[in-house]
Amino acid sequence: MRMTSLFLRTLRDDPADAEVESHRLLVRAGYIRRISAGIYSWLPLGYRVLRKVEQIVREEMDDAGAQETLLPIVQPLELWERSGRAQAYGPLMFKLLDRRETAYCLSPTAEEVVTSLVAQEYTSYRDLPLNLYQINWKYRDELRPRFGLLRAREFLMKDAYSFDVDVDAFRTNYQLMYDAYHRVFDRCGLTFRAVEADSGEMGGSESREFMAVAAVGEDDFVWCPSCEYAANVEAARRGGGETAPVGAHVPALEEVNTPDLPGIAGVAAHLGVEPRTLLKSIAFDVEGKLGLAIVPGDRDVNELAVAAALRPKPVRLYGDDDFAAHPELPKGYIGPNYEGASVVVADPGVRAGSAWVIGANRTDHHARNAVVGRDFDVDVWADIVTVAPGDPCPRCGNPLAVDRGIEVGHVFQLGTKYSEALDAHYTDERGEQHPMVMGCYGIGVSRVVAAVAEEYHDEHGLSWPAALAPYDVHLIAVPGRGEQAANVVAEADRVYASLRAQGNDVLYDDRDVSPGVKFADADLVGVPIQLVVGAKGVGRGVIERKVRSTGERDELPLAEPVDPRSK
RNA sequence: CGGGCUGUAGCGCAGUUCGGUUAGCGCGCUUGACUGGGGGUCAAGAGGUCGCGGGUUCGAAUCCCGCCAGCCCGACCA
Repeated sequence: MRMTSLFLRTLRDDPADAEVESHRLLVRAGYIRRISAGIYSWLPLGYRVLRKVEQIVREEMDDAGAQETLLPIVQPLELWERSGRAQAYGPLMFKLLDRRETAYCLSPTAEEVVTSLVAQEYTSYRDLPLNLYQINWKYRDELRPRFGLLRAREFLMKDAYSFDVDVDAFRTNYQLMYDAYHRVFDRCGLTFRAVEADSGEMGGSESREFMAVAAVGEDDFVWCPSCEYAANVEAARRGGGETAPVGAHVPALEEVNTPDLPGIAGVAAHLGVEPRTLLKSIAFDVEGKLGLAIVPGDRDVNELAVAAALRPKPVRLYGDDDFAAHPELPKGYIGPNYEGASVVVADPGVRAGSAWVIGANRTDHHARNAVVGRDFDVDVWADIVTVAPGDPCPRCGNPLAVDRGIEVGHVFQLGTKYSEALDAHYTDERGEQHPMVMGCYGIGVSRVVAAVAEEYHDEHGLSWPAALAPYDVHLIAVPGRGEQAANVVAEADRVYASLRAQGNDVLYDDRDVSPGVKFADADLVGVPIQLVVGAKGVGRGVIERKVRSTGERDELPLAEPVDPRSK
């Protein structure tokens, strides 16, 4: 492609609304443009990269036995009501009405559509297993779209859905996908970890998130430097055994005035003690009644762990509405001995301490010297703190590390939730009906583009891995002004044709601009190999080569054929 | 949805406090000359519903009201 005709305008200034590198550089280098909050146009360069990712995903899905389909983006809301998800997904959905006022939504995902499709076609155990996928635009009206492509409202996603006769058969499909995902992200050049994710009501351990390691990620995950353990913080648990109560004699509970100090840090500072000597009491709704979760003041409560501890009772953290509905609750000053609590769940860390500072159950007051079993009781002991760096690994006991990641993929078991709701049943050998066991597998294709840009850039611009680069080679003509100029252009044209004849995708900077502009743009755009046909080199019969990622420069003979990748 | 900030040329911004003639600057764009190996120099240009609507006023980018959009923080750690 000749840059004189490429639809590209690079920007010298950073866009004002970009706060992460991938967003900043993809806009500056002319890959994407914002059209609305979380909605982007893909310019020619960007679209080429997107299609590279798409193709890698497609190849690996096909290899793993999945079949590509294309499902509708506009979906009847009625289908979502049948699955019961219209409510659950509710505000996240873009909704629309047709001329007859029938409600539709723009697909945020496609379980309903694909399940009802399969239900219509397949009815026998002989038909299974089956794995269908599509690469298609998804729409989620995010609370807060941000970080460019990383949290967009319109995004390209590969979603696959497997159908099996039972859980054992499902595991085979699942494993194929799991392995394929590793290959996809390896080929994209991402540094990633497959981490255990919360599998919620579904149970089982067949749920993994693929996290591209990145400081700008929105998810924390823990991993063990000593073994293979890795998990989203929501799903992570600490290792370590029971902690014995500390038997020291503690003076009686004593109330203290802590005016206008509803926070742990403020109370600790006011009393001149460490936050870890306080107890946090977090209010939950447990089947319509108040439940309390108790952890040391320097730790956070893991809501999902609380839910797991009290399962099957439904558990929901109190929000502003709940507190508004219960004005009698001394928010910020609740202690573990609060009378209205129907159940108290505490972390073992609470047993390891004594003489806690707790909320005194009335506004502006705390109490010191609280002791488990004397001043308050615990109904359920469970690991409910959010895992923090240095906590023992649940597998090997060594200290865990915590990193941030961008969730680029997710594989998990759906069970029979959708097959039952949408009548995807099959008949077995004995003529009995069973719901199909499903799995679903997502890859954020457009998000991968951003994640790779996050990992592959420097102060001069993007620097794509070869597999994703919009072009293989960036050819730059630097003809100068002398008598040789026409000859240099002719040589550059010839090299351009030759490179293309060898099957290279070539971006050819044939513009009449100063060399500095060309070099700066080449670094910004980030094609892996830059070749310069210039007045200097042509005179000596050479082409200059620069490797974008390392900055290494060398020279190649101008004689045909030019091999841009030669050692 | 709550709090804060911001909307002025394609992009990045000044001007708004304290209303006043023709609304500026840099980049980018056009034309010309020079330059020609890391965003070069000079000159001349084009490009604006000052987010939208209403109001106050002799006069509004500037003040007031309403709306819209964007960004940041928060929306579970009490």
